[in-house]
Formats: sequence, C-alpha cells, structure tokens
Amino acid sequence: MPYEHRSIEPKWQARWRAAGLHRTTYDAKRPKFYALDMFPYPSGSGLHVGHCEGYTATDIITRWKRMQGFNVLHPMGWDAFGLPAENAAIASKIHPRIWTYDNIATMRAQLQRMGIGYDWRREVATCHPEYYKHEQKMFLDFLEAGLAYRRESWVNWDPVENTVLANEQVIDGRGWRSGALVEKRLLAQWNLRITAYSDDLLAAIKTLDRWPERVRLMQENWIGRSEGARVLFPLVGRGEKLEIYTTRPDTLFGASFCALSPNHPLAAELAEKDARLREFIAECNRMGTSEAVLETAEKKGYDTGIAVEHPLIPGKTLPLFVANFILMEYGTGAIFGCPGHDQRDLDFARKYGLAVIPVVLPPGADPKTFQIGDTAYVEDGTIFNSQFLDGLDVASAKGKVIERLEQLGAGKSAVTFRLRDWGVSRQRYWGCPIPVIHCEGCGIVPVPEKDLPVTLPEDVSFDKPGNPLDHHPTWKHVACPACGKPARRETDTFDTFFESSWYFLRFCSPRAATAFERREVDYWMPVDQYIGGVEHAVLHLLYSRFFTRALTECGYLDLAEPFAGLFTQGMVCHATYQDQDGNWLFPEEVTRKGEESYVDAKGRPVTVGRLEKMSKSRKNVVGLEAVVGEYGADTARLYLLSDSPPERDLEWTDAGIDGVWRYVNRLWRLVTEPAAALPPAGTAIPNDLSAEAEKALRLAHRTIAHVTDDLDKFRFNRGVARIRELTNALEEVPGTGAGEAAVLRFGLEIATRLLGPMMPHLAEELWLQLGHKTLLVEEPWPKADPALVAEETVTVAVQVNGKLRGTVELPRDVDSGAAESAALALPAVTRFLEGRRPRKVIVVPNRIVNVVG
RNA sequence: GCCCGCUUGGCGGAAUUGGUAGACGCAUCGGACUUAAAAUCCGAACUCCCGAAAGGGAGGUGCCGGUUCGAGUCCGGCAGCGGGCACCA
Repeated sequence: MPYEHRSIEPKWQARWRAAGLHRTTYDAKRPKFYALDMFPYPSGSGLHVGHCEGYTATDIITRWKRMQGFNVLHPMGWDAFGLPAENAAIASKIHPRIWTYDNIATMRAQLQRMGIGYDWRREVATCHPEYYKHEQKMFLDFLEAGLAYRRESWVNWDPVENTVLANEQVIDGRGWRSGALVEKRLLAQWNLRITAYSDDLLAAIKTLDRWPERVRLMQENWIGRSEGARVLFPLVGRGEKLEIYTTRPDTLFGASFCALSPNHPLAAELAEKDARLREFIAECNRMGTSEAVLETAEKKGYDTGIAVEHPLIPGKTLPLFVANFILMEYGTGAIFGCPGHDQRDLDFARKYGLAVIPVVLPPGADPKTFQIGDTAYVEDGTIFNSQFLDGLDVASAKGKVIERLEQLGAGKSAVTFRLRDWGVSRQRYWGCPIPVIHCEGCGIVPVPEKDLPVTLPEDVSFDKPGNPLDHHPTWKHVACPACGKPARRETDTFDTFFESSWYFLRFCSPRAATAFERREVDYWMPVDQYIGGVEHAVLHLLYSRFFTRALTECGYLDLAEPFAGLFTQGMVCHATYQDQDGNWLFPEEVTRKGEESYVDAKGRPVTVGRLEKMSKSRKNVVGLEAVVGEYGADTARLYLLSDSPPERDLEWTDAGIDGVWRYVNRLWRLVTEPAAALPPAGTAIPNDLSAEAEKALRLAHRTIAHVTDDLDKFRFNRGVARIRELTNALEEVPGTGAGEAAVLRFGLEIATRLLGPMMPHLAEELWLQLGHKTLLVEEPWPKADPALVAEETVTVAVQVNGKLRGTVELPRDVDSGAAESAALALPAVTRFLEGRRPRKVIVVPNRIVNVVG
C-alpha cells in the first residue's frame, strides 16, 4: 500500500497546530534560537518549488534545534511594498493593497502546505500601517540625530515617467518601461547617513565569523576603503585652492594636469561665464550613469584656461580641465592626473597632448631610457624624477610625501570610502510615506509624533505617469504643524529596503505598541541563523547592519550586529524551452521525444535552452501545487535537500522527484510491513547479539553521530545519504531472532527520528506506526553511544611504495607492530618484496600501512 | 581591467581535512516476478592491457610541474567556467 500523503500530511499539520507547537514565547530560563528566512515579496505568481529550498533548510534547522531543547523563534512575514503592485494596478485596475493581500493569502497557504513550522501569530506585512508607523517614527529620530538629511543628488531621471529610476532600471541609457533617454538630474532626495558608520561597518565584518567568506568579501569591496591624501593646489589668479583626492601621492611629481567633475561646484561657477563649458557639462549629464554607457564613453575634457600651481614645485603650473570621467560622489570630485602611472590619465593626456612624466621606475629598468608607451605603469618600483622622494619604493614615498605636504599645509593623509549615503526617496505610491511637511515659511517640518502614522490615501489613480501621491487632489495639502499656514506633504515614499532593514526586530514582539519591546529584542537578538539568497549579499544585509547601529545610537536597542549566522542558499534551476518562434514554454507544455529531442503540444520541435534559475519570465518554473499534490510536501522537501549541497545551485528534474518518491514509499514499507513482528516500543536491546545485529546497531549509532554533525554544518545532502545507508542496511536485517528484532526496531526509530526535521509528516506517521503515542517533534534528538559509534574491526589499506596492494581486517586500535606484520604477511606484499626487507614501513593506525621497498 | 570562487564517472555529488577515489542517489543496461505493463526485487557498469576464464597488471579527480612514504586534498604555473565590483583617482 503506497504512502497516503494526501491524508497524512494535513492530519499532522492540524495536530501540530492544535498542540501550539510553533508558538514561541519569551522564556529567559531557556536558551533561545532565532532562525530567520529572508521574507518574500508577495508576488502575483505565488511560490514555486525554487522558493522553498531556503525555507526548507531553515525549517530543518529549527525543528532540529527544538529537538535539542532550544526555545526556537521562527517567524514569517511579507516584504509587501513595492513596484509590482503598482504595475498590477496599472495593468489590471486592482488596487495595490488588494492585490498584495490576495497574494499574501495565497503564499501563506502554500507555506503552510509545505509543513514549514512558522509562528504565524507573529506574521507581519510591511504595508500595514501598524508596521510602517514605527519606521516613520524611526525616521524622525534619525532626522533629529542627523542620520537622515535631505540633499540634492544626481539621479537617473526618466522624463516620460516623471520619476527617478534605480540604476538597475536603466537599460542601455533608456528607461526600462518608457524607453526614454534617461537624464542625470539634480534632485532633492532624502538620504540616510550610512557613511557615518563606514569604518565600523567595515571593521565589524571581522566579527561575522558565521557568515560566508564570499559575502563578507563583497561587503568589504562595497564599502571600499582606500587610503590616500587630500592635496591642495592653489588656483592661479584666484585666492582659493583646489582640493583633490589621490591614492597615489607618491606620483605627485609626475602630475601634468588637474581635472574637475562636471558636477563640481567650481565647474558650475566657471560655467556661468562660459557658454561652451555649460554646453560641455550639459552633454556630460545627458550621458546616463549605466555601465554600458560609461564603458563605451570616450574620455573627454574641457580646458578651463585656469592654471593651478604644483604644491611641491615652485613656479610650475598645470592646466585645469573639466573631465567626463571624474565622479563628484567620490573623493573631492577633483583629481590630479599623473599619466605615467594611471591608465585613464594616460588616455586623457595622449588625447590632449599633455606631458607624460614617469616617476616610478620598474625594477631593472634604466632611468635614462625608460619611457611610457600605451600602457601606464602601475606596479611598484623605485621613485625617480621626484626630488626628495628619489630612490624610495612606492609605499615609503607615500608616507614621506604626505609628511612633507602636512608640514607645508598643502595636504594631509585621508581615507576615502566607496560607500555612499543611501538615497531613500522614491516617487512611488505603494511605499511608506516619508513623514515630513514642506512649509514655505518654516522649511522642512517633521510630522508630529501624535499625527503618525501618515497613511496612504486609498483613492488613487494610476492613469497618469509620475507619482499618484503627487497627483492626488487633497492628500498632500496640509496645514504646517509649526505655523499652521498651508503647506505641502512630502509625496515621496521610502525605498522598500527601509522596511526590510528592521523587520527581524519587529518579529520579536510583533504586536507591541512601540517598534519593539526591549526585553524581547534583548532576549531574541541577534538572529542566530539567517537564510536567504546571495542576491542580498550587499544591499539588504548592509542596510540592516546600518539600521542596527542607527537604532542603537537613537536608544532603541543595544546591539552590535543583527545577524550572527548567515547561510546563502543556491538557486533552483530548470531547463528552458522555446518553440520555433522563440516563445518560452512551460515544462508541462513540452514532451520528450527520443533521446535528445523535445516537442510541444502540437508536435513541433522545441529548442532546449540552458539551465537557468526558475523564473516566471522564462516559464521554467515548476508549480508548488503540482508537486505537493502529486508527491506531498515531504517528498518535495527531501528532494530539495538530498542531492546537492544547499549553497550550490540545484537542477529540478522529474526523474529526481520520482526517485525521492520511491524512497519515501520504501521507507513506508520498511516500517509498516514488519511492524507486527517488531517487539513493542521500549524493548531493551539484549547483550548477546548476532554479528549482523551488532553491525546494524553500531551503524545506527554511527549514523546519529554523522547526521548530527552534518546538520550542524548544513550538509543536508550528506546527512540524507547517511540515513539512506542506514535504511539500506536495515532492509538486510532479517528480524527473526529477538536480538535482531530489537535492533531492527531501534534502527527504524533512529532513522525516523533523524528524518524528523527533514520529512516531518512522514516521520510523525512512522513514529505512530512504530507504536508511539507521543508527537515525534517533541521527542529529544537522539544521542549516539560513543562506545558503539566506532567499528570493532577496521579495514586497513596496505600500500607498497604508495600503491594499494590489498587490505587487511584488523581489530580497532591494534598496535603498530601487529598491523605491520599483518601487512607484511599479505601475499601481494611478499610478492613485491621478493624476500628483501622493506626500507621503511609507515603505519597510520586504523587507516593504512605503507611498505616502502 | 580588479577581486573571489569552482573544475571528481553519462549526471548530481561523497571522500573522516594529506591516508583504500567514486559513498549516497539519478539515468542506463541485463535479469527475476507478471499473460502484459506498472510497481518491486537482484545484478552490471572509470579507461586501457594480458587472459578462454578465474584472475592479474597499468593509468585515472581540467592541463603542466613540484613537495611527500603517500596528493582529489598542499605549493607554483596554465586553461576553462561562474560570481562580485568597475572611469572609485
């Protein structure tokens, strides 16, 4: 009789719910374990199997930790603000709120059907005013602490949509939806001062020892600390000095020009009296900020006609350019160019006929003949042509020149970060309103706390381009809280990363009147295990780390880092299919015909594309309902974990899920078929066991030890393999004698308990079939008997000169002499030695004997 | 361009961290059961060489070299694939 998952799985889900199993409460006496999934966006297509890998991994860890006695917090919620809801509203006239809550209902049911043990009482949706009102308060506190500020910054502006676009939304310099040429525009935007913590965010990465190395590295690169100097170049004929930033102050004697960003204040000032410069700057700004544009853009400059004095060579002046490759956002927005030792400067110098003065001599080169060709020399070497720096290496020269500049008051050492402040303004409806009011008389006035939350109006239209909040007839018109005169509400909303930067704190006390209760947060935080996709390696994780610091500074909590452990799971992939016209096809629309050929429903040939991450756009998705309906949640769960290590990508195949389904049924038969012959639960294992029974007993204990270790290290695939080894062996135990039957029962119970976290429904049913009245999920995790983990005899490999010649069975931990003589007695060995004595014999206990002849 | 990671049978992957390479599974092939199919069970399977066979020998973890009694694992070089960042001064 096959395993009836259709009735069994819902039965246990109901039992767990009735037992309140996943409800968690504060309990200072018990050790806590906070496991967190990256909460999903409630998308219109719901969940497919690809979404479930990470959730399943977290569920295994939490069920395992619970069996080990931890007070486990495992919440789930919805990252519910965002653009797709507005697009759906435009496309199908559904209000974003209704669309979002419908999707939440669908996805919640899907997660419940997978048997994931969330504490649903703690569910939060970020689009609910009870959630976002707290972040409006946080924003006001940030504002007061100087951590939030309004500033004009350069953004990608879509002139048709009338909105700011994120860099990702600019494709080949055009708006992703309108196709309009994107402009760079200076716009007043709200920013969060993440750069106030640059040093700390970087330094603390060292403490995140349970994060993947890769993610830590990506964060380091993103923060991008560089050491260098700020140097002042006096402007000839003007009282002021130009401040530049450089990481190569050692090449200062090779300077042949200075250059400003087109957005540098000095450039703007000069442009007022120079029409051609104005035109040049406008041209630079028309160019998008996207990668593709920058890559193909030629280096261009405009000579301002102004000269700057070299700070270390009296009387020497350099031309000052405005150049398109200088970024205002990095350093001081101005550089000095040393063409000999920087490729961009070299390209620029060649184009404008500027001097190329080498000042770093490669090892072994002749200073009299060394010249720079088409490639700048950027490696280490000996400084020359540089007065007091001559003869030094690059590192020493940097130190020495900075020392001299400081003496002269012409510069100082400086650290610069790549990290920029976080612009959080979005011209969108479906987001959290930014709680400020613009008053002509009073300026920017924070919304008083008593007026929070500032909620979104319901009656909005999406007919016109631009921000619906801005179009709304009444919403933005308010009285100034300070002076009472008519004023205008801020119509921008927060970037949705704002909501996801603190949701893990809200989960600790999700119904609290304040953002969260200190007692709860102090108990539960930090998150012990965070699991999600690597695509959030930088932005979300960095923003959350920043929020933790900012909230600590504002007195909300006292926490160094939000996530103690991080695991990034791989993607679930599937082959892609296209018909002859290039249309994507769903897997179920495609039939295999012959070895390598596939056809669509009408029998026309189908092109099989490469494996790609499951995505709606390529239709290579496998629906959750279809899989769970046919095979059950447990089979899907085991499949997601049994083949590949979870950090790696996984291919979903029909054959693979079939294979797991066969195993599920094999297990079912293994337990239910001999059940009658098994001794009752609790039967002790006799001492006098047959050799086979003894072997099976030891294997069971060894499996406990291995699986425990594998779960601890996220090696689910290995753990599953170990359990399969055990169940394979149990199939061979005859179960006839009393000892064998007792061992068989013991082995089956161990397999069931070890599978509990992975296939909770099946394991629960097997536990019942084995005659237990308790809920398996409430049983403790089994412990291996150390005396039984080790085998009594070991197979020792025997090598001659490093080549395997045979094996010998030896008692465990036998002394080296005995192992050596057993090895030397092996016919294969005597044959090789031909009567000679070996030169050397290396014995590795319980492992290997190598005879060197 | 810079930084990082990976490369093991037809496929996904194991290998106690320097000690019997290919655990566990998928797919394949052969057989049993069956009127038949499904399901299930049993078995084979890295390559080459010697041998009728039983067996034996040699090679093999992307490529070349090194260290070591012993290398998938460590070191140097190369290639391929993947990821992150990128006019960042």
